[in-house]
Amino acid sequence: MVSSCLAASPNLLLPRQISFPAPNSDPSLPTKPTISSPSHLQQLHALLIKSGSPISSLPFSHIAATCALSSPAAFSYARRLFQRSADSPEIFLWNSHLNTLSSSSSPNDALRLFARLLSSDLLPDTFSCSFALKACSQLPDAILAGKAVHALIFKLGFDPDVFLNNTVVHMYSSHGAVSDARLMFDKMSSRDAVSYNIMIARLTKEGEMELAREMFDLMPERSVRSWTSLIAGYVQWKNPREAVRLFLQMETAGMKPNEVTAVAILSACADLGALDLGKRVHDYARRFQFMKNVRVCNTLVDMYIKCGCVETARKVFDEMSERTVVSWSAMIGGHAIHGQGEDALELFEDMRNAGIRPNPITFVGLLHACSHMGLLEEGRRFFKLMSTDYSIEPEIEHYGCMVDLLSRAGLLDEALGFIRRMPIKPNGVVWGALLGGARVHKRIDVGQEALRQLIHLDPLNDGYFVVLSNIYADAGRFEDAARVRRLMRDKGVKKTPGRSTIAVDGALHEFVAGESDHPRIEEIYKKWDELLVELRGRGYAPDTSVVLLDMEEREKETVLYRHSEKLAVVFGLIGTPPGTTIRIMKNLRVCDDCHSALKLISVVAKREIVVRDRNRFHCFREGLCSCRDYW
DNA sequence: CTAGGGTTAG
Repeated sequence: MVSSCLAASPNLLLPRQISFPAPNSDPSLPTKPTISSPSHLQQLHALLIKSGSPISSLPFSHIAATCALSSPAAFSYARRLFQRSADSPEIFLWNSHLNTLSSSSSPNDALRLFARLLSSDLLPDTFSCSFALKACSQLPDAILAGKAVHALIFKLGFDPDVFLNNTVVHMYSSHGAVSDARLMFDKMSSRDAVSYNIMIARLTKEGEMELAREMFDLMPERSVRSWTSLIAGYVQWKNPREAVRLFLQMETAGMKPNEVTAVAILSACADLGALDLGKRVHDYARRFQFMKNVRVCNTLVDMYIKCGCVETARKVFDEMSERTVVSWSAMIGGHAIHGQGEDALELFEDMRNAGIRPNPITFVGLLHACSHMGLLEEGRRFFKLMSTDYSIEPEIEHYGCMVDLLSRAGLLDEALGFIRRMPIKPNGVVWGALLGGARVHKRIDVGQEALRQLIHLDPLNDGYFVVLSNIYADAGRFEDAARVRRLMRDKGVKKTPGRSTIAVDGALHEFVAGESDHPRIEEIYKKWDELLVELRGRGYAPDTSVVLLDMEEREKETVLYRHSEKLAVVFGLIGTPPGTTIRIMKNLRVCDDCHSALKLISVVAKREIVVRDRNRFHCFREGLCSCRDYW
C-alpha cells in the first residue's frame, strides 16, 4: 500500500455538509456487467496470465472499469491489480476510468469513483479533478459537488493550473451560475482563449450580448471558436445582420470557418433571406467536406427553404447521407410553407418508412401543410394521429394550426368551439388564426369576438386591429372600420409599416410603404406607371378597400401603388437581368391587391416572383400563385 | 488521460 502523510485526509478537505454519492447506494443505477466476487476476476486474471497476454494497461482498465464500482471485495482486488502495474503510476489508471465514466451516460458513476479515490490513500491529481468536474458539469444537480471539487482543488494547491481552472469556470457556467463563473474567471492567475470562450458562450446563452462582445474584444487572441460562439449568439438573439458582419470580419482576419461556424452563419442567412451568402457557404461546405455533417446539411436545407428555393433544398435533402428527425421536419415544414402540401404528406410517409420517429415539430409542419392547402380531413387525421400513434400531446402551436385549418376552411363556428374546448389557454396566435379566417369568410361576429380576446392577450399588436377594420370596410361598414382605427389610436398602437427587401447585385434594398428615399425611386415610379397600363389591360382593378386611411379614392389608389412589395418588385424588374427570378421578403402579409398585381406582373414581365411574407411563400408564375389563392 | 461553439416550429 502506498503510504502518504496526507493519506487519511482528503475527505477532511471536503466541506462537511457536501457528500458525494456513496458507492453502490444508488439503486437506480443501470445494471452493468458488475463483478460480484473476486473469484470471477481472479478467473479472468488467471486466463490473461495463462494465455501469455502481456499485462498491458488495457485489460487492466477493463477489469478495473467493471469492478471498481462493484462489491467492496472486487474493488479491493482491482486496487491490488492497479498497484502491481509497474509501468504506470496508479493514479493514471484511476483517471482513465474517471475519464470513461465522466463521459458515459451516467456521469454519477464518475463521482462515486472519485469519492472512492478520496477515501483511498491516494491523492487525486489535476486530471482526476478535471474528470470529476466534467461529471459535475453534466449532472443537473451537481453544482454542490462541483463546489466541493473546487474547494479540494484549492486546498491541494492546484489553483495555478489554467486548464483545471477553465474546467471549474465551465462547471459553474454549465449550471447557469454566471456570477460564480465570472468570479472564478476574474480570480484566476492567468487566462487563455478557452477561459474567454467559456464565458462568451455562457453570456451569449444568457442573452448578454454586450458583455459577450466586450469579452470578445478584450481577449488577447481569438480562436475560430471565439468567433463562432459570438456569431451563434447573434443568430440566437435575432441579430443576423451583426452575425453576418462578424462572419465577414472573421474571414478578413484569416480565420477558417468550420462546421459549427457554417451552421451559425447559414442560420443567419435563413433569417435574412441572404441567398448569395448562403450559396457561398454551401460552396465552401462542399470544398471542405462539411456535407457529411448532418447539422450542416439540415441548416443548409433550411436556408434554401427560407430563401425561397425549395427545389434546391429538396436536392440537398435527397443527397444527404444521413437524415435525422430534424432533417425530415425541416423539409416537411419547407414544403408546407411553399404550398406543396402533397409533397409534405408524401415525405412524411417516406419518413415513417425510413423508421424515423416524428416529434412535435414534425407535426407542426404537417398541420401547416394541411392548413395552407385546405386539406381539412388530413389535418384532422394528423391531429388525432399524433397522440394516438405517437403519444405526442398537442401543444399550443398544434392548436393554432388546427384553428387556422378550420377557420380558413370556413368552419368558423367549429373553430370557435374548438378553442373553447382546448385544454390549454389559447394564445394570441390561436385567436389570430380565427380572426384571419373571419376576414376571409367575412364573418364580422367572429372577428369581433377574436379581437375582444386579442386586445387582452396581445394588446400592442397592430395587425389584429387592421384585420378587423378590414373586415368592416369590406362589408361597407366604414363607420365601424373608422371606430376600430380610433380605438387603435387611443390605445397608442401604431400600424407597423410594410417593408419589403430585395437583394440586387449583392446589396440589400429596402422599401417602406409610401416612402420614397430610394436613389432610383423616379425610375421605379416611371416603370410602375408603364406597367399599370399593361396590368389594367389585363383586367387589373385596384382594390382600395385594403386602404384604411380616410381619403379620396384617387389618393387611396396612390397609397396602394406605393405598397412596399410593389416597389420592390418593380425595382427588381429594372435592377436584375430579364428572365431571372425576383425574390422579395416582406415583414407583413401580402395584401390582396398586391397579390393580384403580382400575379399579372409575372405574366407581363415574364418573371418568376417569389415573395416570403410573414406566414409563407408565394411563388408567382405565369399569372398564378403557388398558394392557389388560398392564404 | 483534462476545458470551450451548432440544426427543424412559434
